[in-house]
Amino acid sequence: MLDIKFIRENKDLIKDAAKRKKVVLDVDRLLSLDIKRRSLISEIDALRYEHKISSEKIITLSGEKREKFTEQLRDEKNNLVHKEYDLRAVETEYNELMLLVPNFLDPTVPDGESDADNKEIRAWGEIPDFKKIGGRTYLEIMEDLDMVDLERGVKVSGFRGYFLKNEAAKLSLALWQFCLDFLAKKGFVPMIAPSIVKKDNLIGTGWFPQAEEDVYKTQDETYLAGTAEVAVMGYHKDEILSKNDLPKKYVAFSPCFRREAGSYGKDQKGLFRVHEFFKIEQIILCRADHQESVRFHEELTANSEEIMQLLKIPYRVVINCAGDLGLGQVKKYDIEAWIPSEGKYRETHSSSYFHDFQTRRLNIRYKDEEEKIKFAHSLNNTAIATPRVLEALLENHQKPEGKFEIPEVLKKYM
RNA sequence: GGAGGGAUGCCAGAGUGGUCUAAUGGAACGGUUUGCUAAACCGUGGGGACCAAAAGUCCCGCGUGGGUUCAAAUCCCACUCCCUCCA
Repeated sequence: MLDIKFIRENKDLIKDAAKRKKVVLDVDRLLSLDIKRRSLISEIDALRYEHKISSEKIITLSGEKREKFTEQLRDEKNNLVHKEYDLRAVETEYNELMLLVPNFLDPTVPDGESDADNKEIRAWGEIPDFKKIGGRTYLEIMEDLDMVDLERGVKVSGFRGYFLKNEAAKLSLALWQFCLDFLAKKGFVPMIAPSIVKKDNLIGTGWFPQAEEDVYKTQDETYLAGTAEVAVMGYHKDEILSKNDLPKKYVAFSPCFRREAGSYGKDQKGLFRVHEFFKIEQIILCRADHQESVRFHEELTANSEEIMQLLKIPYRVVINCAGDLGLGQVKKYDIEAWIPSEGKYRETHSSSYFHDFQTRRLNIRYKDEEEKIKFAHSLNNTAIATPRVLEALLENHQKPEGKFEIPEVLKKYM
């Protein structure tokens, strides 16, 4: 959500952002509703005031005079109710449109249609010769060492189901612990966050209404979140933090659920795209300052890069093009791990900042140095996502003799 | 599963249809005073409309959402959460 005052004054910026992000939105319609809405509010406020004043007079009257005056008050009230009805209709449409207004883009964001147009900004690590290191896909390695059972996974869980077994189970736990420890040492508060969340958190983080079809709904009107970002952002909903509370840094573990609607053809076999996975997510709330957002965005990205480096997985960082950005994201970097069997990089991390887009929807504010109340800024980035990362980890660390070696940093956790 | 009681501002707590413009106390923040600290005194508190802005005026906010009424913290309905007791 953006400030309506900002939208009013930066109409063209919003139109441009909508166009580049491929969002269908009638900005002019929104602005005309805004004008109607405000004029009705003014009118209603004035009518309420008059009505209140006249209502108080009634106490001094009695008998027939009182009857007559009550009649008059009833008419006044009727008029007011009609106006309020009009306002409600205007506001319903206004609110719907407001949820579709995209955040503007950082000037460094390139144009583009999809993830194919994302631009590499740096790469790390030496790309191994796939044939020389063993030439086997992660599924071949895992099946050979009895680390995965996809058939029974599908039997039990349905399409995209899986069981991780033996070393894969241990490896997952080790990765989680390593990442949680690593970020806790950097001052992030470790959390285990709920995956079952109420709708307002999904609207608040900007997942709804846009990505509603990708989220599982329960029979209790709750939802299964696709990331801990949703719950952790909801953690401070409706709060006013003090200036000393910021920045808030959290590292949260949670199971994640995604319907993967609209991706039926993609990655059908394996662990890269599954309905149920586990993720450790970094979340930051900071002061409402662009420079600060940028600084923390780089920091979050650097943290994940450090994790990849310690795991010795070759990767590259791309800056996402406008068409690949969510409604609320001002700028996003993806970290893509090198997948030897596919001979290309694939996304394992996603690092974004939102300015006050999420906090405005979630009503997360703070008092600044001048005791002014402002919406905080928010950011998030993946720390590690399993089982997805296993693909890169196993393939890059395989040995010709059919084994694989785990990175040094994980050894103490296994 | 059943029966009661409750939810008021940052906290405690009064208010059961019309001067509630939500009393009072405490905390916090800002200010005055002060050599410094404490105390004392004054002020402030969330959202919104009008306004270039400030000032100011007004509207909304007593768990949430509806309703009754000229008028609702107060009455009615539904929901959420908390507490007590019974099984």
